[in-house]
Amino acid sequence: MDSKRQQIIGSLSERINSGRLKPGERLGSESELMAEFGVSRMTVHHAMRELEARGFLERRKGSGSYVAPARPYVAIYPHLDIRAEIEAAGGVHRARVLVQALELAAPPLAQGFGLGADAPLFHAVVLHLSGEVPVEIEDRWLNPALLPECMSVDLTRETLFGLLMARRPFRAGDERIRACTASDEEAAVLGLEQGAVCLEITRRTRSDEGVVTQVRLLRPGTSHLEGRIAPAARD
Amino acid sequence: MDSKRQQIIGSLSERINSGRLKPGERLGSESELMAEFGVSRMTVHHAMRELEARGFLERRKGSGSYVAPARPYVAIYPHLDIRAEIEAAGGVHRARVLVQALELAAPPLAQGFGLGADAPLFHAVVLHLSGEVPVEIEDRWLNPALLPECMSVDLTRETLFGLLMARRPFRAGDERIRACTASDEEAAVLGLEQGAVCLEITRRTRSDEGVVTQVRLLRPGTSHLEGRIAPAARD
DNA sequence: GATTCCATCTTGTATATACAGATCTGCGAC
DNA sequence: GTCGCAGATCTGTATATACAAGATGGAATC
Repeated sequence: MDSKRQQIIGSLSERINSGRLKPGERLGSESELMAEFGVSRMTVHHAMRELEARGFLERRKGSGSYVAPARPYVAIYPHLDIRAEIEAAGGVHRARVLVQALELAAPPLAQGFGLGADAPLFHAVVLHLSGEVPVEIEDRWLNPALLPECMSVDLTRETLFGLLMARRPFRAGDERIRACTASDEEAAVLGLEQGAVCLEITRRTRSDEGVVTQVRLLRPGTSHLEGRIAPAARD
Repeated sequence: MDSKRQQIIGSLSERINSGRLKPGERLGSESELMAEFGVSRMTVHHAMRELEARGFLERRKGSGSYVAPARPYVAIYPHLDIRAEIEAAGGVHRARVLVQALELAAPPLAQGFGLGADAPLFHAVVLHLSGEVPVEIEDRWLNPALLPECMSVDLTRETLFGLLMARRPFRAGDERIRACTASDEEAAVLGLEQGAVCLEITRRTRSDEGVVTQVRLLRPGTSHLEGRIAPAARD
């Protein structure tokens, strides 16, 4: 037996999902619904608050409750640790460290990190393989303050992604996907023929203090990304 | 001046975000927090309920409230109407309809739509242009029951995406992105040279009754997708 | 020592009351 | 007709109370 609150939530959300209540339409007031469902106002109030939090309703003090406008759809792609991704596919993760250094970055890059032009950034280029098969080139810049042990980490045993996840000092970021052709050097590293088609993913993650890390992932065009589609969340 | 509830929410979420309270750790009971913040139990209760809904806490009846495990990050790509996308970039949307027909689809395709092998599917192939510049080939299959007017729609004036959004009869779906080379025919339509690099997006959206629509979008490799990164939502 | 049972602690639900604050409506003055 | 104000309506917040029901730990029992 559902609680009264759950019954109200179920009843109202069903009316919205079925289209009987349309976006923008006004629901009855808490007092009216209180009479309709035979419960106290606070019970209606809590039910509607929850529906508001879930994105079904918009409530305006002094005015009433309205069905929220339909939300656009989005595609959601999980950020997986390349190590876990390879192991989930039945492979064995291996890595070759091509670069692991503290470098003075070009001014625009350093600026994004909120650091002076003379502050070194941590730079790593790692080739990830499933067994002997190249899967991805990871080219990452990182604020060394966030990962003090960055120069002593054995990147063949731990991924920077995994280490950063454990710290998770960022709130938001942006990502960009495009198709491109590998440079000769990249093709050689990935074991592809010259000019092969690749998928390039560029991520930049930010905290309140500035950019945390910036990474360019290059995968052979034969690989693909899989995501799911869902209505956009609120906020 | 924030409400007491907001103060409690802010205080507790700050402790979690800063790492002073770690995932799995138990918070004080409602009674303890009630004393700490100098408010009634119900005020604490409502604040913690909201933190639970937002994914900060897990609450267990009879046991207590615990900091929720850290959520993985995801990249979120909005589904935009190609028309709006082109106009937002300052272009003028134009479309060339290459196919607009009811066709008997191959069995695996028809099966996915929950229709018999002898039931026709609506098939459309539309080239979208910004002015004179090809932007995207849209190759879509659609259950005609969901868009009865599909054969009479002027696809140069309306997009199938827009029409489906107005109906929005689906709850979920999946999407796949990969890099590929255009076929000779596709390259000709998109005005690219043979074997040009392209970005291919395949979407399949489902309702309770089965597949609603399936679409393959092909864009020149020079274009890219832009998304944002955020912690995964609950559910 | 292992098990059972109970007292206690914890969160969940429902209700009533009181007041605050935003919004809306209609009436009256001009 | 227009403007402004007063009152009614509606949601927001805070509190107190009461009881339900899951979880836990320790004492009593076997």
